Formats: sequence, C-alpha cells, structure tokens
Amino acid sequence: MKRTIYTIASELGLSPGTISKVINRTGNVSEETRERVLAHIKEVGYVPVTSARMLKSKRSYTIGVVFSEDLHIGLEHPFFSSILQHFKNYVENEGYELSFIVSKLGNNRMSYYEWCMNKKVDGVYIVVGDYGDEGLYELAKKHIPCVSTDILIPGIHSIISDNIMGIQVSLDHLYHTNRLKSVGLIAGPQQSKAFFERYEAFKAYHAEHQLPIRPEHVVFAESFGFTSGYQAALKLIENPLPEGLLVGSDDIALGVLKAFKDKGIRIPQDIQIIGYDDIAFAKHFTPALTTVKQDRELIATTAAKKLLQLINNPNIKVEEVIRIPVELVLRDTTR
Amino acid sequence: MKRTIYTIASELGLSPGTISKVINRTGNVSEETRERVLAHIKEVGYVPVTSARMLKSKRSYTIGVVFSEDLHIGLEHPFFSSILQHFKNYVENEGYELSFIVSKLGNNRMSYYEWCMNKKVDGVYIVVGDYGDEGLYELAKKHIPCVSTDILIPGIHSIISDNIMGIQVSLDHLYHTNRLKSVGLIAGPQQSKAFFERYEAFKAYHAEHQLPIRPEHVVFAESFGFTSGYQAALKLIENPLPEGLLVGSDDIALGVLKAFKDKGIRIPQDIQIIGYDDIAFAKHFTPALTTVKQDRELIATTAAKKLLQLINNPNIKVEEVIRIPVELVLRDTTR
DNA sequence: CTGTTAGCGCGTTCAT
DNA sequence: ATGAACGCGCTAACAG
Repeated sequence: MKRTIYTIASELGLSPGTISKVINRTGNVSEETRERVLAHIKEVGYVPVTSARMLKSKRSYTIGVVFSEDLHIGLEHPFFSSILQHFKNYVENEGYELSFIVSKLGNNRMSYYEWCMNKKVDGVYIVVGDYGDEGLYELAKKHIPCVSTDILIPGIHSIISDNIMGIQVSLDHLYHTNRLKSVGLIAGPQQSKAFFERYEAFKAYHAEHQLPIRPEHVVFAESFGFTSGYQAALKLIENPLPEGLLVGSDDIALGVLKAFKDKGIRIPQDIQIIGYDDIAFAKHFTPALTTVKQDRELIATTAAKKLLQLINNPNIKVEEVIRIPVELVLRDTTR
Repeated sequence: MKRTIYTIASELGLSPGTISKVINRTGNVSEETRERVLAHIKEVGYVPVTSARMLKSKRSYTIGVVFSEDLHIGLEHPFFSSILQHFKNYVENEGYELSFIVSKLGNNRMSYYEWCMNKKVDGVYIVVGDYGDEGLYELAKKHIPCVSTDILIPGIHSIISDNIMGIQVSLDHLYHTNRLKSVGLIAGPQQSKAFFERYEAFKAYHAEHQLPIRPEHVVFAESFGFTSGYQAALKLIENPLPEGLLVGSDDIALGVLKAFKDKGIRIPQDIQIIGYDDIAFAKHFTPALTTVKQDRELIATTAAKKLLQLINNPNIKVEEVIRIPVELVLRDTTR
C-alpha cells in the first residue's frame, strides 16, 4: 500500500502535521504520540517521498560530487575512486546520498552552481577538479557548503595530503639515510595542485639544504597514468641518470619502473625510486614500490566530517586547509 | 533572479502551461512560440527544478545504481568501475543521471524497491550484485525497468560477456594451437555468475573434447583481488602443475603470476597462463598477461541502451540476455 | 494552438 | 500538544 503522511495520520487518528513534526523532530509533540508514530512508521515501512520534501524544504540530504572528466581521470583511477568510496561510506552512514554533478546533461548545459540550486544539494564535494574550470570558482563565491580534496580553491575548505612532508621524508631518506648524491623528479601534470606542491616542495628542500638540482633530472609527465610515466622515464634516460628518483604518483611510477626494466636499468642498484600515494598495486608490482602512503580513508572521512559540519553550521566562514600526514613505506625500489 | 515557469511565462506574455509543454515536447505548441520560449530559456539560463517535476510526473530522469558492498568490491575495482564509467557517460549524454541506491541510510533501512519508489528512479542498473541479496529478486518481480551486467537474475535483462566463448577460445589456444597436454583453472568465487559460467564452460569444454580434468588442477580463489590469486596459486603449487592455466579474472591472475614468480616458476616456460577481463594493468605487468578481453565499453553501452529502451517502452516483457563477444589478447604469459 | 487549474506529498505557520 | 490550511514548482487534463 502506498502511504503518505495523510494515510499514516488517519491510521493513527492524528493529523498529517503531527506526523511531519515527529519525522523532522520539530515543534512540540508529546513523548507518547512521538513514540507511537515512530513505531507505526517503522512497522509499515513508511519513508517520506524525497521529492516532496525537497520541494518544500530546500534540503535534499544529498551531496553533489564533482568528478571532472576534463582531466581524463575516470572512476577507474585507483586513488580517487578509493577516496570517493570512503567518503561515500561515511556520509551514507550519516544519512546523506551522493549524486554526481554533471554539467552536460543531454542538451542542457548548466554550471555546477545552477545544478546545485536545481537539485538543492546540501553540499558539494570536489574529488577531482580542474583548475581551468570556471565553475569551481563560481561555486566558491556562492555560499554553498563545499569541500575539496587534492585541489585547493580559494574560498573552499580543503583536505589535502601533506605534500611538503611527503617530499621531505622521501628526500631525507634518499639523501641522508641512503647517502645518495643526486635525486631527480618525475613530476605529474602541474594542473594538479598536489603535483604542483610536490614539485615546489622538491625545489624548496634542495634550496634549503643547498643541494643542486640538475635540470635534466626533472621531467614532467604529460598526464596521469602508466603510459605517461613510461614516456617520462624514456626522456629521463636520454641523459645520465640521478642516483635517486622521486615520482609524483604511483600510477606514473609504475610506468617508470617498467621503462627502466625494459631498458635494462636495475632497481634499486642503478637508481632508487620513491613513488607517491601507495595505491593497492604498488606493493604487488615487481619490484615492490617504495612510496609515500597517503591515508585515503583519513582524507576522505576528514573531508566528509568537515562538509557535514559546514552543512549544519553555515555560519562558519573561515576557510581552512587541513593537511593529512603521510608515511614513507619502504619496499624494494630503495635500499 | 530566481525563475519558475511562471516568471518566464510572464516575461514572454504566455502562460505557465505553454512553457511546460515546450520543455517537455508535449502537446501542441506552434513552432514559433516554441522557438521563442526555447531561446529565452537558454538566454536566462532557466532550468526546471527537479524535485517539482518529480513530485508531479513520477519521473526523475535518474537511474539507480546497485553497487553492492557486500561483495567487498569497491569503486576501486578496475573492471566494474570502468563499466560504470562508460555507462555513466552514455546515459548522461541522453539526459539521465546516476544515483547510488543505498539500503542503509543513516538509521533508515529500505529495500532497493522502496528506495526506487521513494526516489522515483526511472530505471535501475545493477553493476555489482550479490546472489544472496533478496532485494534483487524483489526488484525483478516489480515492474521497474532494470538491467544488469555480469549477474543473471531471472526476470531482469542482462548484458554479460560471452563466457563460454572466452573459455573456448582460451582452451583452444592452449590445447590446440600450443599443443599442451593439461590445463588447470583458478576459478573466482562462485557467487559471481560470471565466474560460475567460466567454470561451467571449462568443464563443458573438457567433456565435449573428452579431455581429462585433474581435480588438483582446479582451485577456487576465496575472493576477488590480487591476494586471493596469490593464495590460490600457492595451493595449486602443492601438486604437480598443469602445463597451462586459466584464471577467472585478471586481478586474480596478477596475484597468481606474482606467486609463481616468487616460487621460481617460469612463465611461460613452465606454465602458460591466460587471464580474463583485460584490465588496464594486464598489459603493464611483467610478464604481460595474455587474457580474454571483455569489451567493457560495449557491455556498458549495450546495458545503457537496453535500459533506456525499457524505460521508454515499458511494454517489453520478454527478458533478454545479451552476450557480448570476447577476444583473446596474446601477450607474454603464453607462447 | 494557448490558457486555466487541480493536485503531486510534504513542511510550516498560525490557530485552537 | 495538536490540527488546518497554504504553497513549494511543476505537469497534465481540460477548457477555450
């Protein structure tokens, strides 16, 4: 049987308004009727129709997810999909659902903001965003609760791994512990804030410790993924190699490893390598990749908590960037 | 400025009803006014509020996605996430959005069907489902447009890779082309229809060609993923190995490869291996994995087309199982 | 061909 | 503490 607050009201000899009040914990209802209603609702399995609530109340208990496709990172990406999964778990547990924000829907084009208004989402989570994307800045200006991970937009709260720490720990290990003389970098595409920060941290470390950086030891991968890493490694090989190498992300690093293997360069004998992310596959590869582990679950849940907090206290104005500490995981590509 | 059909109607000196008609391509509107309205709508960036449409029309232009977590396959899974991505692309292009069906939302529990009613989704796509999940069968009984991939539920249209063909091609290659004497199988968990079918096909092939199967040459992986494959391989190694080996899926196969490598078993000299799926990583692994390539994009778009067709013609009653042909990709784990 | 109007199911005053 | 009634923005049926 199809139920509305009307039917269940009449079943209980009450009025629709009262039912609404107990559902939304609003207004005054006697403890007794409250429990009676709750019990009945649970028994018959009544659930309020979302669209009607949304229409009336301007809330949706839905969080819009920006997963930009411009960067050609798909749901397949091991890092972002994992973060999204953890985020999803957390917010669902708190009663929120996820809905992908899409700007091109059939023939309609709308900005993220328009989409949010239209869908009345309670908040927005930017998992994958492109700095070239105007829509993100528009979102930041409007007062809609919004968090991002891995990308830094002025006006938006961000949770991002401590890239400076990651690079520092890596370089300390290579220069100090393992006493290498030179360390190169295969940097990821610089549109990504994370990659950008890692590159900056790399330079800053060398400046601070008065260590030289040979220009031919720094190569930029064209894009994300294995193939970009492979290409970048080929380019690096054109010149004498450094003794150690940092790579912007694991998926790129695996391509680098493969290229070296194909070219007969031994790891870690000829060159020691450290990746970034600790994707699931890093430890399964041969040789197993030494890498900077990002706590994806912590990043995701921190983002989720922050967003829910923002949703419930829209008066928080101070933008915040939360850094999540990282950890160096030693495996077979370093000594 | 906030707009509704009323405001734009008055801006154009028309009535709300007319606006609605042109938006929904329903009823009779003169070509002239139609274009006038469309132009104005585009100019001011008006988009109908979804919740109001839904409330009234029983449609949502949303497709519910079942991505069961019981199987511990997350968004991270390379095969399923890829399929979902392709599906998403296709339906978004047709004007539909995706929303994850979640059965446990905060304190509320509802069945898939209840959720669908509540959200008024136009159809359901089952990407990852568990045969033990009652909710799936309930869904099949009700008349809600529904398709699945990789899982076969009576009453639900399915798009599934041609597993019989995949196994046949693999075994032909090993037994016939490469003249092996014995081929084993590391089967995936049998709750998955795909894995079940591959196992059945494996047996059927041997029966048909009057080839023996040694029981110790068949091992069942406990679960999905690299680690399960590694474990299964260890178990296989306890007895004399077959000359060839089929593995239920690539992610499992990569674990198998690693185990063999660790145990000093050479591939393909000591044993030839064929995986299943052709995940992105298969060709990057060393040795590159020979595998049965599933056309993930074709599977996904076929599913999407089928579902949209079902949504638009609810009178189609005949359940259909569409088999998507596969292709053997020869790489370095076979000769 | 265009306009009018009655709900869709719910949340929220304002009375009682 | 409970109820009545209005309206959120839209669609569809009907009237003109």
